[in-house]
Amino acid sequence: MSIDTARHEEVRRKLAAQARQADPRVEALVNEIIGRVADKWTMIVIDVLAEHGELRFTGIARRVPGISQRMLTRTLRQMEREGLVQRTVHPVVPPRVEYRLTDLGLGLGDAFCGVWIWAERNLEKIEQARAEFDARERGG
Amino acid sequence: MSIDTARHEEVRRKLAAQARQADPRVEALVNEIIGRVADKWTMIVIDVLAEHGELRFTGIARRVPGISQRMLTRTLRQMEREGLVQRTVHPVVPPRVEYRLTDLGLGLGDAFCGVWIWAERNLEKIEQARAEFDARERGG
DNA sequence: CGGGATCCTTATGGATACTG
DNA sequence: CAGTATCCATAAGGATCCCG
Repeated sequence: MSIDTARHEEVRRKLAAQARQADPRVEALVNEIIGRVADKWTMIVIDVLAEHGELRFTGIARRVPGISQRMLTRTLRQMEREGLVQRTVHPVVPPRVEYRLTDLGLGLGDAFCGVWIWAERNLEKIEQARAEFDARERGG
Repeated sequence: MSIDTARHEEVRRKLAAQARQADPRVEALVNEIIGRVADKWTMIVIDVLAEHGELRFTGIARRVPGISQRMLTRTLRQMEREGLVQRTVHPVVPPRVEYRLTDLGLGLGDAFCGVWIWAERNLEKIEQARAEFDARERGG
């Protein structure tokens, strides 16, 4: 193990210990949050809202290709429930509903930046690992 | 908006732009990775392996309460396929199989530390937001 | 326009039994 | 010990229709 790797791991241990510190509620919340964020749409919605600041329902739908309006509604409701987005209804006809990230939602986006950067940096390693694994499986 | 919030957002935008930069493959990979990590067990397994360095199948199972052996097998196989863990089979009886995180897996754990810290810091805000939302819903 | 309600298909995951 | 194989319950998610 290189010195770099050793230091890397030391830092990681500290961070992990700090984050987990004997609080099962945090563990549960992290799992919920990750579960939510990983529900395939939430992260994308956070991303879109972070980029554009404030959008209407249809505006979000247009920028999240493939999402059904049912899923968009549900996603936004859950995000609203957890305080990640603020939903503003303008009482006009036709209805006008604006969504924007709260500071909490923005913060969650920030927190996931590390994951994005990691993914970008390790994209090829993962694809290579997959290819090697699949080759091994087919071979033996 | 406070100066702090403004700077915060500026940083965030830069990071997001850097992470996403016109590469749809990264976007797809992030979704896959988040999806994987969010599959309820992967993150916990990463955590356990990061803490203990190297463990056998049963050792992991013991430290991940509630996981079925089916799910543990599947989780470890997928992690292996993506190069997150290394699986070492010692040809003895009874079989002895050791699992440990690769540098890639360790890095992914690091990347998610930000999310853990965020969750820890915002635990109460989220619970409060949920309570308020639910109260609003029930009320009208 | 911004949803709610319903139906239906698929994916996920637990329990259990068996094996080299 | 470290899995594999099978079965089954539930949940996620898409398609569609309807409404204020």
